[in-house]
Formats: sequence, structure tokens, C-alpha cells
Amino acid sequence: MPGIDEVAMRAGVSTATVSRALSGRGQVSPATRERVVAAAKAIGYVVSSNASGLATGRTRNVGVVIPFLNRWFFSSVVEGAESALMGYGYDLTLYNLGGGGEERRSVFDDFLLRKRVDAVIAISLELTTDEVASLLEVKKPMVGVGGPLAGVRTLSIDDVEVARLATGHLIALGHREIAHLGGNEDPGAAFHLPTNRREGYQAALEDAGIPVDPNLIIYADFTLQDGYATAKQLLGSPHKRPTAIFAASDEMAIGAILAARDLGLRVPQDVSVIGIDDHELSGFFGLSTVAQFPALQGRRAVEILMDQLHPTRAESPSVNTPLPFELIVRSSTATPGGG
Amino acid sequence: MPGIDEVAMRAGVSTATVSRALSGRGQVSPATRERVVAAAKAIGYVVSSNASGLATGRTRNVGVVIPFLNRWFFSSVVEGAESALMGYGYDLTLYNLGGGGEERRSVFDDFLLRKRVDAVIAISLELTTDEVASLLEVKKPMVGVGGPLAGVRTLSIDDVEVARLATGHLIALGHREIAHLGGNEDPGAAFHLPTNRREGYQAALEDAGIPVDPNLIIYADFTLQDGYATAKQLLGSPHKRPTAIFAASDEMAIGAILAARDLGLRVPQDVSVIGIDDHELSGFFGLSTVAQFPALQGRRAVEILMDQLHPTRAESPSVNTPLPFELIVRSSTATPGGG
DNA sequence: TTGAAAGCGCTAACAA
DNA sequence: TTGTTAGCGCTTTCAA
Repeated sequence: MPGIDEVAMRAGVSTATVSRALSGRGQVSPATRERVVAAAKAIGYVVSSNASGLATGRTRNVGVVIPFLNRWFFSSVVEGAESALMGYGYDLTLYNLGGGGEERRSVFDDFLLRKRVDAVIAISLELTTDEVASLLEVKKPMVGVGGPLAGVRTLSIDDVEVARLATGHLIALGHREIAHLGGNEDPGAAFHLPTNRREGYQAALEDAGIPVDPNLIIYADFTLQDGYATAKQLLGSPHKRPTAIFAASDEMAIGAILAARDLGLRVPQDVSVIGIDDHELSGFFGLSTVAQFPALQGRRAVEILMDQLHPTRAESPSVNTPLPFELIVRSSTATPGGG
Repeated sequence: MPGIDEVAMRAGVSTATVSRALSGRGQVSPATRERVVAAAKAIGYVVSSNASGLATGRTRNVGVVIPFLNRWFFSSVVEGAESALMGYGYDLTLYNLGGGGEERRSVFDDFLLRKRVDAVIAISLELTTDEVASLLEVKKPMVGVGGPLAGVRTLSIDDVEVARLATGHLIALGHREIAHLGGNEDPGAAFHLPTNRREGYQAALEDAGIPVDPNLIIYADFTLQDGYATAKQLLGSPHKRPTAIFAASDEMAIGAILAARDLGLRVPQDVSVIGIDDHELSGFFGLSTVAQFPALQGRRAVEILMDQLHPTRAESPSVNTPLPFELIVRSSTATPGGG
């Protein structure tokens, strides 16, 4: 493991010049830089991030905190963030809070504070005021993705608008009995995403003058399994079966499609289904949806962090742009009774 | 951000003693240790990993290299590894090779060598000899999960046996026309998993004296989509339709179930289907499968690394145990024509 | 059991 | 443009 002085000797310069030449900070003549780079390459020199980090106070590493990894949305955001970070020469260290209370405390009290990360990205996480405070206290830039974070720059689609768009699509097709899967059991819950989507659904109905029927709002987990179970219940009743279902996630929506099939109902002739996400399986199931772009959200989060970490960079103009979403119409939605 | 000397002052000892008291290395009187710990807690002191790492040469961080994050198997292994590492006080930094060639090179040439990680876990990766060599050269302990890695300790289920078990289950039920989805297009391919599973399939047939019919071995990607497409093709032919399908992954198997349904075939009455994995959706689809336990594989990989990193630890006796797998019979398999 | 002091490998003033 | 040098915050001999 060669050190900087070995490079310096070979290039016939001082270690300071090597540092300058390799890091790009400070002025070095092109000729010198070339010699240094060649010498470094020749002996396979790579800077020690510890030594560099100790001297500069920066680590070129960002922490990503997630509630679990095993879900399409999260792993996609992480992928997007990882690839963007790598482009900037940053590492990504992952903190999975799935384990529960003790694990969570130690992440915030120890891991994130070891000066190991320059910044943190929190994905779909409700951080307590204390947690946010302890991070901000050490002046670590921080951005949230997909979850409201008091006092922190947050990146998230406009869930109300997204839901309104999905519901509006169904209304435009002529549906009036539209059920909603998702909702939110606990009105005081800190996590607003399900609530926001339900509100968008209601707003769309109201815009169209369609009364909101509380019986058509079904609380469900955001999983395929629960989408299936609740949709089966909903569609199984011979009475007032809705002509369309708006599910708050694609996984639920796919569950609903499968439930409809198992009941002998045709999608979209007997029931239209739309979701939110554009999950990797949605195309396969012909599911109409409002796409959000999680990998892009991860990249965006990184951009914002880089702007804060390197204020010299031209401030990216897109930083304040709301996140994009897009209606994707496939074969799971049509006019009521139509095909 | 308080430093070690502040703790030392408050505790009325030297920084050396603080270091000893907090790290557990070296002798410190209980009374002194207690004072130090109290002082550290009082001011919220956390060691700087850079400084500590620079002084010791260790980082308490392991690198995990994966081909992509967005698949159940990978994210599950990573989850298992992450939680095990956190238990040992280690961080996990993630290197996703999904981006392609250039990214891959820079991971191996730069990122992993910055002395930022103490060890690396490579998941389902075919590393080139050069890549392995460059890691071993810097003496980083390394373990592979789920992929053969020349010269590296590798953790992986016995794919031949797993396939044999799955196929054997079908044979025991009385099936003789058993198709296989998976295979391996390229006989010279470096990645042996599909080949091994195909060989296990063939071995089971041969054990039972059933001739291997090459027409029943279908090359397919390990995805739900391709499982669907190939199974539809296979089952759509009215002639010699097999009575059972053994898919090399659960995602393919689920695709096959959906294909059967779309063709009006009942599972398992008209066709039995079995996969490998015990994917999170397999229970929902009633899929019989041979479970492997990816989160456990991640934990095991960490154990092995810890044994190498801290040779003082009692060598875990389980380290050489082959990875477990288990036949899980659900409703997708039955006797031919049976229910 | 504890303290003094010399690094760990690099960066960034400051000087030249 | 380049070199000298004093740290960055901790760990670890060596002495006491």
C-alpha cells in the first residue's frame, strides 16, 4: 500500500504538490500534474480516505437511512442515489432501521455521528425532532425523500395531485363508483402519505360533483396481499360493486387485479384498476398508473446534497422543481362496461 | 463536536486512558473507566472514525458489492448483512455494479482500495481474476455469497441438490413429463447457477429412470415476465404438454402459474409448478418451492468476516456448515391430474 | 494502572 | 507554481 511520499519521490515533487495534483485543489502546472498522475498510476497509489478525511474534515461518504430495503420503492431510490454518488466520487453507507428501536437509537446516537458521513439522506422516514436536531447540530446537510421531515429539505411528489390525477383519469372515462384502497387507519398518524392520497381522491370526486361514499374507502396495507384481500371483499359483494378501483400503490392495485380475476371479473370491462408508482411489475399486468420515478428521486437528493457540500458548483436550477409524475395508461382502465 | 481531550479533562485523566477505557483495549481500573464513560456521555462524545482508523488501520466498515439492488434475493442478503454488521458495530457501504463497465472498474480500482473498508462481501458476482487479485493483494478478507469466486471463500446453497430436491418432489408425486425453466443459453458462461440447477433437474430424472427430453428444457431469464412468456409457449401447445414445471426461480414459477391460468389450466390439477427461493410473493401464490434464506446468508457472510477480522473470537463452529435449504409444499403441486 | 509523546497519511496555510 | 511545516484526532508504545 504505497503512500503519498512514494509518489512524491517518483515524481520528484513534494507531497503537497502530489496532493494538489491529485485532488484538483490548488494550482499545479500541467507538466507536473502529468508526472504525478503517472507516478501514482505506476505504483497503484490511492489516497487513504481516513488520512484525507482527518485532514479535511470531509469524508466523501453519505449515509442513507431507510426503514427497509426490501421494497421496490426504497431499493430504487437507493440505486439512484448510489449511482449518482459514485459519479461524484462519493461512497454510500446504508443504515437500515428495520431492526427496531434499539438499532434505531444506535444509528442516530453513534453511527451517524462518528464523522463517517458528510451528509445524510433519509428515505420515507419520520424522524423525531430529537433525531433531526442531533443531526443538524453537527451541521450535516440532510435531505428527506418521500416523507415529511420537519425542518429538513424534503423531496417528494405531490401526493394529493398524483391521487387526483389517477382518480381524474377514472372519472374522465365515465366512472362514478370509484373505490379507494389505501386510506389511513389513524387520523393522527404522523405519516401523511396515505392521507394525502386519500385527500386527492376525494378532491377529484368533489371536483366532478361526485359524492364521496365512505363505504368505498378501504383501509389497506400497501402490499399486494392486502390489496388482494380488500379488493376481493369489495368486489365480491354483489350489491353496489364499484366500476373502478384507485389503489394508493401499484402493489395493491396488482392485488386488486388478481382478486378481480379470481372472482371471474374482467379487467377493465367489469372493473377498472389504477395504481400509483409504476412498479416494475405494472407493465406486465397492464396496470394503468401514475408513475413516480424513485431512482430519479435518489439522484435528485444527491444533487441537492452536492449543492450544499460544494457551494461553488453552479446551483442546479432544477433543485426546487417539484418531482415529476406521469399518468401511464395501460389496459387496466377503460370506460365502465367498456373494453 | 467534542474531542477526546475534552473527555480526558472532564474525567481528570489522559487521552490515552480515555482511549483505553472507551475501546476496551488495555487495562483501566473500573473506577477510572466509569468516570471516563460518564464524562463521554455527558458531552456526547463519539470517536472520530477517521482519526481512529488512521491510527489503527482499521475502519469498522465493510464493503458490499452487488450486481443490482432491486431484486428480492440481493436486497434480502444485504438486509441480513447490514443487521449483522450493525450488531458488531460495523458500517456497511454499498457498491452497486449495475451501472456497467466504467463504474465497475472504478469500484475496484478506487473505491474499495481507499482503505475505507476492512473487508468485502461480494454477492452473486463473477469477479475477474484481476479483481479478486487486487483485493487479496491489499489483504482484505473477502467472502462471496451465491456465486463462485475463484480463490475466495464462498457461501452458497448446493444448487444441484436444491434442484434435485424440487424435481424429486414432482417425481414423487408421480410426474414424468416435467419441464424445466431456466437452463443456460451459453454452455461456456462463467455463471454456473442456472447450469447447476439444470444438472440437478437432470440428475433427479435420471435417478428415477426418466429420460431427459431436451424439448422440455426451456431457456428463460430469471424473471416473472420471462417465466410467463416461456411457460405460455410451453403450455399452449396442445400436444405433449408437460404435467409439471420446475422453474429455477420463484419469479419464473409465478409467471408460469399466471400463464397457466391465462390458458385456462388449473394449478395444480392440470399442471404442477415448483420454484426455488421462497420469494416474498410465493406464499401468496401458493407456490411450492425450495426455500433458501438470503438474509441468513448475509448474516453468515458477516460471521465469517468477523472470524477473520477478530481471530480472537471463538471460531464459530457453524462457519463451515453448508447453507440450509428446505422444501416448502404449498398448493401448486399435486399428483398429475389430481387436486 | 496511568501518562507522555510519537506517529498514522494526508492537507492547507504560509513562504519562497 | 512549488515546498515546508504544522496539524487533523486518535492509538499505542514506552516509561513511570
